[in-house]
Amino acid sequence: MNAPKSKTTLKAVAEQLGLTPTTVSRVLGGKGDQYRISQKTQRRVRELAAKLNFSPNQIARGLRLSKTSTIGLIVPDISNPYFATIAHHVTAEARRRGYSILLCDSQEDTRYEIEAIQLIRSRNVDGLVLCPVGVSDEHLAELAESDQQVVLVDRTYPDLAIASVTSDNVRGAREATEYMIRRGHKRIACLQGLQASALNRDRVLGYQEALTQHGIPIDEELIVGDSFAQQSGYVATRLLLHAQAKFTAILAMSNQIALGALQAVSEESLNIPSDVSIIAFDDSPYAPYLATPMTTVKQRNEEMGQIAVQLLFARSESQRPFHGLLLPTRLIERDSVASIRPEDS
Amino acid sequence: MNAPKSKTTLKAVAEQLGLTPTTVSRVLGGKGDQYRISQKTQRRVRELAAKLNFSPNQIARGLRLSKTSTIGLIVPDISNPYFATIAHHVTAEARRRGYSILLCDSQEDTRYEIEAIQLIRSRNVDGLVLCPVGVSDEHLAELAESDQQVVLVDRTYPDLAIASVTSDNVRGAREATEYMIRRGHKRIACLQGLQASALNRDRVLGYQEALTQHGIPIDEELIVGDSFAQQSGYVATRLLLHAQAKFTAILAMSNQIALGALQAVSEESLNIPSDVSIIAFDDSPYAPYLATPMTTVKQRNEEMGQIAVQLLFARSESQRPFHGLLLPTRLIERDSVASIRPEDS
DNA sequence: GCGATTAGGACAAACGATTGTTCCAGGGTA
DNA sequence: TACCCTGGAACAATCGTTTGTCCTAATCGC
Repeated sequence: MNAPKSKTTLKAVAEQLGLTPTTVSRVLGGKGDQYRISQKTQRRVRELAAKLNFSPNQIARGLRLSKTSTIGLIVPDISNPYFATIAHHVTAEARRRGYSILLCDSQEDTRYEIEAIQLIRSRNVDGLVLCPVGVSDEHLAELAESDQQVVLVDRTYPDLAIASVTSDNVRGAREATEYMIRRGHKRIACLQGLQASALNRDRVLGYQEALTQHGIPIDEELIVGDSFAQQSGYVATRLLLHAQAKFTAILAMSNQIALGALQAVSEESLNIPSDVSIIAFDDSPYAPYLATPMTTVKQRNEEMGQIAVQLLFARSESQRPFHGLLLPTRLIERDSVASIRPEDS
Repeated sequence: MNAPKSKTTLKAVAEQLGLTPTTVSRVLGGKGDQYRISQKTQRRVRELAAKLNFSPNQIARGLRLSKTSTIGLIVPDISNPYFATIAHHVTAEARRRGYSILLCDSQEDTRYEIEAIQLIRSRNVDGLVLCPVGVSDEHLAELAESDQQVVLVDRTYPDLAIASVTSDNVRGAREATEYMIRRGHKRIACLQGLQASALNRDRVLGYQEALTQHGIPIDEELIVGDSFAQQSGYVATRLLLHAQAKFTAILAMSNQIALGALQAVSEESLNIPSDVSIIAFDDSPYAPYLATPMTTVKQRNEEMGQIAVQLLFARSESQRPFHGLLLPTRLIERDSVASIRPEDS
């Protein structure tokens, strides 16, 4: 019932008390004593403000202070659990600090990403957490040169002076690949994501490093796919299954790709891991309950969101750009990788 | 390189041209002809604006127009795929109309939800899409009486004059229950969500209706749990398995609850569906690939997000409050429900 | 040649909050 | 009495846009 038809303004409160907005603002801003507003007046102001359920218009406040207490968040696809988890922790950490989140979903499209950046900047956000789509980086170079506070999450651009927090993708992929190699796999297919992205390059690099290190030749025909989406994993796996190239294992570079692979494997009535082994990037709450519980490379995406916001504040408080924070991954061992006899490979 | 250190303002553009902000504003606002600004001037303005990469300060604009082109979105948990999907479609539909999203995650806590509503309102959003936690509704009554445009998603409050879009939960639950009954199940456990919520009441009601309609007595001991979270499903299932009450099937009222049930069943080394059958609300991309592909009640949550935004605009354009839009659910039949002999029940 | 249009923009207020400065009255001091 | 100080609060500018109104030439009609 206290919800007013038209929002209470500072002026309205002041008029009802026979004061000016100045005085009311100072009292509510906690500067009453500093400006020698009498205790009696302060009490009256606070009481009426509470009664009218007054809360200052953040738009006007933002204009005056050029500070909006808002953080922009751009993700390629908020319905992807991976990004949703990051978003969850970004919002939580932001709220803890009294900040709100302006969310944009770039729909995995760089054009929308550029649009979103402009949109968000024209709203004068105090900081920006960006999970780039990862195809092009010209717009990011512009961003780096601007005065906008930015932290990149999930994908990093070594050439740009932008703070970032990502998984140690090279190592994650290498460990997963080595795990398979130790179990006797030599023909390991790599279902990669967007080829242009640094994220993908790192994971593929880790994969290749592991192979090379164990004296296994890299077969380009086993490196397939070109998107982090389910569709890509599906198509790549089906093509692979019908191609000459034989393989005993799959390393899927994202949860969605893994889902696509699962779909293809299931349609071909193959069995995991007896027919084909698999490890996927990104853990999922469903992973333990799959037909074959899936071994995964778990990223610390909860922390990523949180850390991203922390970096934003670290940067804005002291001018200490903190570059490329790398988070370790963890291999969660389940049952989707078979041990095979060396001669099988 | 056009990214300015300090944002270009309307005044700056005007000064460089020897004009006033008025003129520049009118030209860029498309009202040049209407106010008889010469074509030459209009061209000059547009050229410089483009060159300086000018875009109006949305904060100032919002203040002047008392319209922020922003929609508030409050969800209980953005990392839950169900809400993440809704959010995805809300943002997409909003973007299509030139609106941005201010996101809040209430963390399934009514206190945070109330905070979020205040926060969002103090930012003068033009509309609010709210997925309520569902415990209390006093704050929603206040909201209903205010001039704030609101659409409720996922949970509805029949007593309140607020537009909403939800699944036909009664029918969804009834159909799922009937499906099990047709397969010979009579002792069906109901893993409910938050008891206080209308959402849960509806689903439980549908469950009970189906039983009653088929002459099966309702056993209160089979209706367990009190949260939509995984933990609740887990605990409820374990307790149920160790209790006297025998049952052959489970109806889980959310994806998270189902996950908890899966966990419990797995820990008890039981088999789905031979030991226990299960149907879960909310479909998941993983559902087909589970140890036993799971039969689910699929909600049209993609459309929910989209429709929510559409309702918001329908309401704000013509004063036609559209009440309680109900979306049908669909039973996706997989393998998690066994047909049992009547005497087993 | 004189008033009336018209073209082309400028002026100034307003949105709501914040803040550096100023104003006023009363009390104490010299 | 003249002066200063201090408590208490008001004044007014400002953030960047938008918009109703007003101003000033030049042009037109007759």
